[in-house]
This record gives sequence, C-alpha cells and structure tokens, in this order.
Amino acid sequence: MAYHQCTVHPEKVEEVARGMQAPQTLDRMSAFLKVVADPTRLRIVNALLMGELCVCDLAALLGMEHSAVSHQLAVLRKNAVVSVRQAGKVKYYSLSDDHINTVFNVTLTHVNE
Amino acid sequence: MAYHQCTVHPEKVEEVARGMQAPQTLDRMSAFLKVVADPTRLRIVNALLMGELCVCDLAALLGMEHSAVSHQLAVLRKNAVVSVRQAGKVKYYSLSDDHINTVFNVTLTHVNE
DNA sequence: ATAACACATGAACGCACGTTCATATGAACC
DNA sequence: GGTTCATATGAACGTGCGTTCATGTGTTAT
Repeated sequence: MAYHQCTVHPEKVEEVARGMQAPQTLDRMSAFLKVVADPTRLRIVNALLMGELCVCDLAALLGMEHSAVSHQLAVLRKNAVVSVRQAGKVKYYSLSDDHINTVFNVTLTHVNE
Repeated sequence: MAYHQCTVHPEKVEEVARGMQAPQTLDRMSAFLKVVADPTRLRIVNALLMGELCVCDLAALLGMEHSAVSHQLAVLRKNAVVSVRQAGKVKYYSLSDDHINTVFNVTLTHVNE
C-alpha cells in the first residue's frame, strides 16, 4: 500500500523550519561529527588530549600500520581537528582546537550518564 | 619498500595508554557520534531542539518519505537520543537528553568559529 | 649523492550503512 | 469487524568510506 498524505500541521512545520540552521551549517556539523565518530580517529583524539605525539608513537599506541594512522591523520588535518609541528624527520600532532576537548568530554559524560 | 620498526618512545606511549578511556567507552562514544553525524538525523535533532514533533510533520519538514524518517527515528530511539509519546494514532518524538543539546551547540560554534 | 628513516599519498578491495520498495502492525472510527 | 490513517519493519540495492598494498616525498646522516 502506498503512503498517504497525512494530516500535517503547516504552521508548526513552518515555525520549526524558520528555526533550523542553514543547510551548509548542518553539512559542516555533520562532516565534523563524522570525522570524530570514527573509532580510530576518536582514539587518536583521546590520545592527543594528553599532549602531542608523533605518527610513530601513535601507530605503536593503536597497534596499527603507519599508513593507516597517516590516512586518518590526513582526514583530521583537512578538517582542522589536529595541527602538525615538524622537528627534523618527525612530525608531532596535537589538537588544534579546544572545542574538540569539549565535544569529547560531553560525549564521554553522555555515554556514562 | 616495507615499513620499518621506527624509534618509539615506550615510556611516553605507556603513559598515554594508561590515560586512555576504556575500549568499550570509546566504542559507545563512537556509536553515539555516528548516530548524530548522519545529515538526516542531525536535521531531526535540530528540529526537535524546538520541541516535540510527530513523524508526519518531520517528514513534511525534511521533504522525505515517512519510511525513511521512521528508520532514522528507530536508530535515534535505539541509541536513547529521542523519546516517544503516543497520543492516539500519532507518536510525538522529542530529545530524551540534555547532553545532545550541548553537543549540538558546541559543534555549531565549532564550525562557525 | 646515496642510503636509511619518518611520513604521505594513490589506487583498489570489501563492507557497513542509508535509501527505497514492499509489507506489516496498531489505533480509531464507521 | 473492516477500513482508513499513522507509523514501523524487512529486505534488497547502491554507495561512500576505512583498510591495505604499493609507491612517492622529504629529511638527516655518512
């Protein structure tokens, strides 16, 4: 059976529609949340909460290939979640923003409630 | 060329490893973030910030099929993001938690910085 | 300058996940 | 009880995305 046109409340819908964030804002929010939602990247963020780390140590910490870690770091970089500091051959990554800290902690308390 | 075992700093890695959240905690955090990272579900959350809505009005607001909305609401329900109140044939959805409000607003200010 | 090290990037494979179509449940009204 | 309305659920299809493998870039040291 096909779907019917149900009884909508147009005034209510329009009121809420006006209160909605702009589409491109929601897209950026969605993109950011997707970035930190990935388990591997969330573990990287968790680690970097305690200070900067090089790719090498991150790979050892997570028990992953350098390549995999580097790919995830590229995603985090392109979304301005982490920053890089180069010292010789080694690159040290750190969180570039304080909001990530907040999001992490609020999410943490939410799942622990 | 294959990857070499690079020069790790074991004491640093172990220190950070001790400070990491438990794996199941990170998994729950990841799962929650994935739920709200989806564009459609984020729009639903945005709408419900302004008060409860029925499936019918949500479908009209989002310009989607009832079925698609209902599927996403099921995901949000199973992850305790929304609650249902039934009034006759109609089911009204609302945010079940205040943390979601916080996560939404912090994320919003982050992408606007 | 050549080699070894630390990391980045490109491409391809595999799978999870959102959408869609179809069907099912459940409530209210006749 | 049968029909209509409001929502839920099942299954299959398509695609985006994370992983892996292979190769590339850049830096230091000899």
